This record gives sequence, structure tokens and C-alpha cells, in this order.
Amino acid sequence: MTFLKNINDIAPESTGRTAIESVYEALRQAILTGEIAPGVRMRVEELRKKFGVGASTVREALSRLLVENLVTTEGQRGFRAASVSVEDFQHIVEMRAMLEARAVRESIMKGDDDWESAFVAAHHNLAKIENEMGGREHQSVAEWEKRNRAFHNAMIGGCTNEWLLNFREILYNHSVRYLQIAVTDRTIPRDVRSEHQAIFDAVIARDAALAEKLTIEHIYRSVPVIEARLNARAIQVAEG
Amino acid sequence: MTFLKNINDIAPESTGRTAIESVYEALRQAILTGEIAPGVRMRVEELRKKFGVGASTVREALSRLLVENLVTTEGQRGFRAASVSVEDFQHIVEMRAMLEARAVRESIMKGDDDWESAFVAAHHNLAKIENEMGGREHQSVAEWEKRNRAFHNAMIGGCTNEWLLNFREILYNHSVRYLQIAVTDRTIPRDVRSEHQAIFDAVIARDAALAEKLTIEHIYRSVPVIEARLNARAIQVAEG
DNA sequence: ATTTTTAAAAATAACGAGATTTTTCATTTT
DNA sequence: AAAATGAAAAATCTCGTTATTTTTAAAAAT
Repeated sequence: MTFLKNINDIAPESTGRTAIESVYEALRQAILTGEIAPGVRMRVEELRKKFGVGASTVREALSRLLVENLVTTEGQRGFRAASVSVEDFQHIVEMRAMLEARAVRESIMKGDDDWESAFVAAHHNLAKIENEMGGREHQSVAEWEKRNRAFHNAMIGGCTNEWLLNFREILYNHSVRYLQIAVTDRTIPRDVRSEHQAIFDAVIARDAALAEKLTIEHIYRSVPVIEARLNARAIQVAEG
Repeated sequence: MTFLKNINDIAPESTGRTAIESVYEALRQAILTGEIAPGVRMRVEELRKKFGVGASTVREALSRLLVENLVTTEGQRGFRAASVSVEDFQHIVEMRAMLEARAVRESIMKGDDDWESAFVAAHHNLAKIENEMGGREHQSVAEWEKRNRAFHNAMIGGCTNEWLLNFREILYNHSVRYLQIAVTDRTIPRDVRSEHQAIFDAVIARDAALAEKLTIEHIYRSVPVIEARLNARAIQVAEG
């Protein structure tokens, strides 16, 4: 495992962060990127040594990952990275579509000028990179992901329901994790550019019903991709 | 504070539970019932002494309460019981209504005979106590709450989306907490009996649209109650 | 009088060793 | 050969102390 770093490498010049937060963040990234594989045991003793911190620091960092469902724990049997399955991804998509649709509706209803201008800016940033890339460049995918996230966040930025935003963020992160794990050749998927454009237009036109519909379709389109890859991966694993 | 018990009182005859789980459960109940007031600091040192356990045991129990949003933490500034507000409750209701409506629809669509019979049983249990009580008995409210929870759980028991069920349970618990905190004279609220009956009929008739509508209305009806009580309480506190 | 500085107190966060439980794996029994 | 047993190893969970940070409160300066 290459993700494991000494605590000094994590928080070099003594940022305000606690050791717990540093370990938490490192483990979180490792799980999200798939560096720590789904379902794998996360032994406290092992992590403790590698990070150079105490046992309870690791335990508390792991406990905080329970919040986002990125690790699981059971009785006296330690911690594990969250497992993955096709069904799980379908559930995540279903939920995310529902919440994001509701959030975009709320944003359209009561979003102010600040929200709208921020959304225009976020869309511009995303459109720029999507046009440049033309759908084939492998590099700068990380940058695209950042802007895609910013676009979606800006879109629902008019929603004031913290619970919704909170749940939705957890689901979004899990979606990204599935992409990271299942799709190895990370190019920009399908014709996402025009989808974003259509959603953008609907939102700016304040057409809540259309924005909801397009958002839901947009999110659901990732299902067959992940499904195929996850099944392929399962076969690979079985064949060894 | 009366909720604080020695660890031996919590886990008397050495159940399979870990100390963390015992403390977690005790604190969870105390927050849910309002015994630990909203926004109050939960000092590790204090809890450690009262429960007779180590510091990291308490810290980890508190960390696990973060999952359900029952406590909050910020940087180097310890833990607090979750605060309450009218807006927060409105958000909770909005979310719970959305999720429970979706869940009842899914249950109606693909619930099997086992689901249906369990739902009939749960409704029967609830109707029984609601008829007996006639809306005025103060006692056995705890029992009513248990059956009410069981009714709602059974209703959405055909839903297979763990994420939805999970989120919805968290929201349900917070709803109950608001009732506990805000409403001191705990009688069965308003004419909930006929509401339950109407929902039950719609579900059994497999009328998803109606079941959704009634469920949403049912959940929203708690808002004005809590709103009034919470405002009254705020005035009381201000007058101190 | 208000603000700033400084020191004491209190609380959080971190550590690592020890107690308990689960897992592993070789041995014995069916 | 498969299942049951039991001892060794490994891992989890637990604890109390120590280090670090924040808070409080008094003293000094503006």
C-alpha cells in the first residue's frame, strides 16, 4: 500500500488540524480513490504503525469515517472499508437523483442573484474544459472532476436544507468512488457536455420541472456504465 | 444529571456489547429524550468519570453519535449535543416526508405478502392502543410511540434501498427528539388515529399516489405543533 | 473605561501498554 | 476425509497518563 504516510508527511508544517483529522483525511482519500479496496479490513495496529500515531487516534479517525459510510464496523470485529455492489450503486443513484432534483427545484424557486451568478460562473468553467477536451484527453480528468463537482454544487447552492445537502454530498462522494474503482480509463464519460448545457439552460430559464427531469436523467446515465464495469471486474476477480 | 450511570449499571451481566457501545447507547438515549439538553457541551473528562470508563472510550462513543448528527464537534473544541431550531425541524420534516413517501411507493410497488401481512399486524397493534386511549391518557405514551414507530417501519418495509432507510431512520429519530424536547405534556397528538387509518387503507388498496400524499400530509402536521412549542420555550428561556 | 497582555486553569487530544476477544491453525476425534 | 477441539497468535478494545490547546481571569497598558 502506497497511500500510507508518516504523520509528518501528512501534516508537515503543523497546520491547525488535529492528528485525528489528518489521519481521517488520508484514509478518506485512500478509500475514495480505491487505493484501499472495498471490503478490505482496516487494522488499527497496522495503521497506527504506518502513520506513527496512537491506537485511539486511528480508532477515532475510523469512527468518523462511519459518518459517511466509508467504513463499517461490527462488534468486536474491527473496521472495514465499505464494500461495493451493483445494487448499492443503483440505490445511491436513486437517492442522489431524488435529492438533487429536489435541491435544484428549491434553488430555482428561491435562489437569489448571487446564486445565479455563481452558477453561471461554475457552468462556464465546466463548459470550457469540456470543450477543450473534446472527450478524449485522459489527462486533466482530475480538473474536470473538480469543476463538475463545483457545477453541481453551484446548481443546488440555493437550497437551504442542510440535511438534504449533507446527505446528497455523501451520496455524491460515493458515486465518485464507484467511478474511481470501476472505471480505469478515466476519460470524460459519454456526451456529458450537452447534458450539462441542457440542465444549465433549464435552470436559467427557471423551468423547475425540466431541470428536475434532466438532472435525474443525467444522474441515472452513470448506472449502465458502472454496472458493466463492475460485472467485468467481478469476472476478472473470479478468474483470478 | 440523572442519566449518568456507572458502566456496570449499563451493562450488568456482561452482554456481548463493548464498553463503547454501552456508553454510546446511554448517551444516545439521553440526547434523544432531551435529558442532555440541545447545544450543551459534553465534556469527555466529566463523562469518563461518571461512566467509569477511559477517555478514548468516551471519545469514540461521542464520535459515533456524529453519524446520526446527535452531537457535533469542531476542531479542538470538544463535543456538543446537537442544537435545535424551528428551521432545523422544518428541514427534517421536509426530508422525512420526501423519503417516506418514496419508500411507501416502493413498498406498494414491490412489497410481497410477508410485507403486507406484517403491515396489517403493525396497524392492528397501533389502532388498538389508539382506540383504547381515546386521545387523553397520558400514560402508555411510550407504548404508543413504540407502536407508531413499528407502524411506519412496517409501512416502508418493502423498500430495499438501504440508503433511504438509513437516512430516513436518522430523520425519524430527530423528529421524536423534537417532540420529546418541545412537547412536555405527552398525549397522543391531534387526530392521528384517522390519519393512520387513511394511510393504511390507501396502502392496502395499493394506491401509491394517495398513500404518498397522505403520508406527506401526516408528517407535515407536526410542524405547527413543534413550532408553537419551540417558540414558547424560547420565550420562557429568555424570561428565565 | 476599554483593550491588550500575561499567566493560571481547564479541557481536549494523543499515546502506548495491558486486558479481552476473535481468529488461525495444528491436532485429535468422528 | 470432515468435523470438532484446543492452544497460540493476532487483533480489538480499554484504560490512565501526558502533551497540547483553549478558555478564563486577572493585571497592565492604552
